[in-house]
Amino acid sequence: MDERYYAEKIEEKWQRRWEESGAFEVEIDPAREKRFYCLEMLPYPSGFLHMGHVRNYSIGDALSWFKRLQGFNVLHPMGWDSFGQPAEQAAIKRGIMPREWTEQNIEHMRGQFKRMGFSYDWRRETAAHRPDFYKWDQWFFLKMLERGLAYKKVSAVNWCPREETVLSNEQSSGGVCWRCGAAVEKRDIEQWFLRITDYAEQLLEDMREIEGGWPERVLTMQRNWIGRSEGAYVDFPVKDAEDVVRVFTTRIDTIYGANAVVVAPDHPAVEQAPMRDDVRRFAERVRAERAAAARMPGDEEEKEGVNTGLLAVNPFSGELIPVWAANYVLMEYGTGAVMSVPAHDERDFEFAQKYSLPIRRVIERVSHEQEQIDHDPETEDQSVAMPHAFTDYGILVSSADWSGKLSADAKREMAAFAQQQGFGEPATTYRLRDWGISRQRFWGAPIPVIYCDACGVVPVPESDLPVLLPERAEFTGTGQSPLASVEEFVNTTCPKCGAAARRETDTMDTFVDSSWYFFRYCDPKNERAPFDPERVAYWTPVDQYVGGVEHAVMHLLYTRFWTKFMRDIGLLNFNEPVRRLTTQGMVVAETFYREGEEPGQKVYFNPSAVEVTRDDKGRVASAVSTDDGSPVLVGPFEKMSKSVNNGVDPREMIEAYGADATRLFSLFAAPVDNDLRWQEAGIDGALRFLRRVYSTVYRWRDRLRDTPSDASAAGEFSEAARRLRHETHRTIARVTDDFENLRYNTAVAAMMELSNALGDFKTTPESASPSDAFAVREALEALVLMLTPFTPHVSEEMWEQMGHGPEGMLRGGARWPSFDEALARKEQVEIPVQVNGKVRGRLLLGADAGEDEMRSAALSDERVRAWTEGKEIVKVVVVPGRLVNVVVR
RNA sequence: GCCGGGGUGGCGAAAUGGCAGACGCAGCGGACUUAAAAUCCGCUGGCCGUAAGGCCGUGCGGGUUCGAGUCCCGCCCCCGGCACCA
Repeated sequence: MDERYYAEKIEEKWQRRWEESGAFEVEIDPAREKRFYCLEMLPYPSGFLHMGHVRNYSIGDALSWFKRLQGFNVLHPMGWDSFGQPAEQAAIKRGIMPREWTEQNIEHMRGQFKRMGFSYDWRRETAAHRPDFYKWDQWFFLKMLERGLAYKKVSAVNWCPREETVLSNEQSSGGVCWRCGAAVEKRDIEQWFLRITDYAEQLLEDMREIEGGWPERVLTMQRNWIGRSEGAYVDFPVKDAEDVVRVFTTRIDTIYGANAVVVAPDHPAVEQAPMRDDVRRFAERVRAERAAAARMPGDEEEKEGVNTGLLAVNPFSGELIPVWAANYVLMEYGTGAVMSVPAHDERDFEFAQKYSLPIRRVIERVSHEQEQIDHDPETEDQSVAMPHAFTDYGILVSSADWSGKLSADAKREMAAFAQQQGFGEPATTYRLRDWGISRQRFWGAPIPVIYCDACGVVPVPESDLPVLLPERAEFTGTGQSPLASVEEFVNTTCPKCGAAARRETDTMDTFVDSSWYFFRYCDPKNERAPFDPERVAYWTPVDQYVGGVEHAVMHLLYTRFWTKFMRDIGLLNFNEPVRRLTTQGMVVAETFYREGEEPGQKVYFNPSAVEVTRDDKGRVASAVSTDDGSPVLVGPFEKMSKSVNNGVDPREMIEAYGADATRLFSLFAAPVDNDLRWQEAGIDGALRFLRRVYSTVYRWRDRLRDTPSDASAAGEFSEAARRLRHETHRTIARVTDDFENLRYNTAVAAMMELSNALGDFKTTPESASPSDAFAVREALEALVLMLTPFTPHVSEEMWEQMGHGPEGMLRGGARWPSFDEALARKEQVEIPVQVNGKVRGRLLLGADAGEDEMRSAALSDERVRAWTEGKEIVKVVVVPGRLVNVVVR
């Protein structure tokens, strides 16, 4: 053991040993009941590890070590989300084939993962782009096709003009591409969809099972995204036509106030309308304006509409009302038609005002005392009396026999009535759309169907899977998918009739791969099925999943859907794939820039190319380029990224500080779910701490080897030794609890406190009594073991130096330290004494002192008498072990 | 607008209703050193005070309680999601 802490040397040594001994390789072990599946979201193999990865995987790795040391059989795998755009971009720019580029990147990144010392069972590695994996994407697709869950239709899809491909609703949220940020266009394209909407209700319902285990904000996002809305359909017959216009409403109780039916400009009912030409021109204009404006989210168009000339019959009242087409009704939601009730809906109110349509109030506030009736119920048009819509629930008025009922009751009863009369029904709608998975790209799993002139759409037989991607294609970056121009791929024969046929050339969204990859880790080599259900039953559901919050809706919704589907085809027997989810915050760093030539343009500097001096408040005093000494401006903290050039290369950190210190800092600097501000100075502190522990072990190692491991053999403990032992056991209790709850920052803080306590224990190895040496040994062993999940290399090294074998902690049977409840409690405690809730002083008492003992100790203390200044004592509040509060008048 | 999460020193952050600011960063002072680095020791919320000590302090205003950063009510602000969703 070197006196100095050489991170690189230690890390290299233990990485080699782990590799040689297969330290993290696991198998199903029925004898061990306790198993744990620790999973982190798999990376896209861009080729380079960034700080976000380091943080994400350090969080998961720490938990996997913790559970291993606790004796769990821990599955901790890693793989590659290796299909997707960048590989094709590389092909276009540099002429390298996607497969080659991807494999090189994986090779390189795996090396970086190993250099970080992450404890994966690499034998289980999977990669989406390998045929033995994507074969099962295709297999799942066929299963969905069989069950009618996959279907093809022409629809207006979200199209990213920059990447020339379709995006799903989830991927174009906010009107921009999730990957490149380009404004999304609408295009009519025929594509494949998966019926995730069939599972909308379950996706909501099953959230109960994971509540508490998943962050509230993720569940909220999913709830918002699914957007369940309960109400009713009502059919409005169109006068002089066979047709009805079906509307969806959540407020059927307001139907007597309907002044019109309003449909989307592209609603089919418009076809027969007398004024259809007007409506078509209007629809055209709306479409053009929307395309031109590239609407930002939150922007509302001014409400506009045209009368279609149709008349509809209110099925409840028999009243004839006009049918309008308006831009504020969306074809994509509900039925594309609404009943307009201006008195009780803000939007209808606005519309009615603009076009002077009648406004009729049919709901009153229940408590009349609070509000005077502000209109004359006899007149029809009360728009003057209503400054805005009344949208609350209330009591029905002017609603024939329904008058006098409460909104909540009326909603239920009127929907039931409509159903009974055959002109409607109770209904629930969702905002969630089916998942469009077709991508006009090369680098994805080919959708396994064949188009035959005679037989139509023919699924590829299971026995022909996988449909392999061709090795080569032309990547021009323009026109259609590169796959479509590979003749050998496209041209095939029909599996049904044998005639010449063409393959589907669209590939699947890469989110298909990530929907089920973690089940494959359980049985990665299976050639006959995506996985063996029994193996999956042993390992899954995932106990802990760690990843970025940016996947709250996309990946995490899709994988929940996929899990339910796998359950329905008998592969699984549970509803939810992940018991506990943690979404870690981003790694952010200061930005540095100089104003560029163009106004508003900025030239960003990497932090490593900027020399910063700070004032005594830590603010930046000056920043200059290390290149030429020219001044540089300081921008806000932003997520580390290429676009603002504020990324810190983990390799530089590993070189300068070692993997252990880098990992330790990334876990200590902030709670896992907060953003982490990367500051070089912080990592110094982590390294200092490690060096202190290391040098303590170094100084004590010879002495510790011949120190008994049994407390009873150590003899009488000094006061200082007793204090140290208390600190040790208290720390174990705290750290164990912190690990269970992924509070790594406080776990590290607690260990630093123990290390400080060791520093305060002044005994030297030479002069230490057997009992002193025992107390040090106990503290150091606990410290080293508890540090292992954060700093595995140096911990292993210290463990070995403390007299354990070279086989490493796991092989050597090292276990997470346990604590003694009694030792964790102090023998004597300082009890704060309050007078009227304000702390005046402290009382030294036995930790086990009871309520009466504490009270009498306080009252007999003469200082207390002085503090109360002879005032009358009203009562004495005593919290055993915590405080005494003397209440005086 | 609706839903969710927050607001504590110069900074990152701690605090089962019970000593606010643990731990760390930055800063200041000291030891060691020819010197620097490294290391070690001490100080470090604000105000008053030489000191002992005192007063104030967890976004704002109320409340509950012997006692509130924490619980309740009403606001303000920030972050995230959804949003002409009928």
